[in-house]
Amino acid sequence: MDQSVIINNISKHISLTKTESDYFISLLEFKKIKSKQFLLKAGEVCKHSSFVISGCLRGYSIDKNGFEHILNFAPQNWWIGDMYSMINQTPGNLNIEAMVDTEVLMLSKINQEKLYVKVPKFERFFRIITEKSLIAYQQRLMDNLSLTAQERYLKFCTTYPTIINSIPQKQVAAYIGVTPEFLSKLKAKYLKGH
Amino acid sequence: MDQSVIINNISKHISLTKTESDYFISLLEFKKIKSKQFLLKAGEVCKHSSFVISGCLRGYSIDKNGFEHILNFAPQNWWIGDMYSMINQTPGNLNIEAMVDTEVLMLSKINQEKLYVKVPKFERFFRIITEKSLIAYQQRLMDNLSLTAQERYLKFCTTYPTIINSIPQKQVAAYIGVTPEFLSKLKAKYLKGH
DNA sequence: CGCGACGTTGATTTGCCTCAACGATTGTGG
DNA sequence: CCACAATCGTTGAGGCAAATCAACGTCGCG
Repeated sequence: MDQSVIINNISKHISLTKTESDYFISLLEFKKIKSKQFLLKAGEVCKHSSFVISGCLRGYSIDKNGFEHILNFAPQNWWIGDMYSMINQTPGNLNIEAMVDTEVLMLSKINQEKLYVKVPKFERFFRIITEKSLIAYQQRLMDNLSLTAQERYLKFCTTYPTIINSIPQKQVAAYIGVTPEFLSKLKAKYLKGH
Repeated sequence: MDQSVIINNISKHISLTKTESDYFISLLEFKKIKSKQFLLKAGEVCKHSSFVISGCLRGYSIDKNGFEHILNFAPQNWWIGDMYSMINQTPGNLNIEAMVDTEVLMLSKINQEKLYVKVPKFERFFRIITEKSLIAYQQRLMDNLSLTAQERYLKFCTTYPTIINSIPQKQVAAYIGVTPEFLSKLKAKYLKGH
């Protein structure tokens, strides 16, 4: 297993000495998740942030009518976790599930706090990626308020060209906020209009 | 003008020495904004994070059909800014406008970076409030995907009981994502059903 | 092979929008 | 302090985007 992936990723935002990166790596836990297995289930308390080494995860919750809504995808080099549950250390309602066989490096909340104390630079790192994540959610929220389903679908295609063809269409629907049937019709109509 | 408000607020998350808080305060710029005046306009580059001392701001953007969509409200003790524009130092599409006469303390991006260098604890502070903000947007996004307009309205009432009665109803509509007319009808129907 | 998950298509319904008209409220200048 | 305009909230008629429900074909996988 190759930890250089995660170090390269972090090095884009902060610079680490060998000692620091070794220490960081010593806090991580490696885990393999088979396709359709769960990293976290609704009702559990989230105790880890996870960095995807290979494969892809999805975070979703299930509403009172039994419908899934996808909060986020985590392909290679992305962090994922249930932030709400993590911060409050209280049960969340997010499911995190592997879409294909996936490998992650997990950083426990406890180790994360240790890390902040010992290498404060990591406060900076997580601040920066949290800010970027925040921007993405703000953007997506505004898109949901102002765009039609058609527009949101097209935007999804251009924003995530790599994953659009590797996931079931019904999960795209659960992400952009329409029923699978309607997305199917959208595509049909769009193709007709060339 | 009383800076203790902002220091009290920050002290909830990190502890500061007198020297540190004095330094922090020295980086702030005080500003009064009259009702309906702008702190930031779409197309401008956002150069400050602003902390509301008194009054209330709203952040919104205007879609291609001319409709306003409210991203956030910033009552007393809240931070506001155009995170997208701030991070990228590129023009944003957010308007930040005073809903009533408002007083803010502004921290410029430049001073914020200085602050991080001189008092790294502030990385922690902003990481924490960014995380909380992220959680709120995630929650709101999922609500928009899974709740009806009626439910979103009721949730808004319970989540923001203080501001619900102090703002025009059309702005509530622009926040929860319905037209003002429809919100009016929702309320009428709900009152009938007791 | 046969089952179950997925995608498609059609008929129907519904939640929400559009447009228009009309009071109520606010605020502003004379 | 009043008159007027502007903004806001309400109500109704009609329309459209998207959901619902159901049927059916297809594909990947055990």
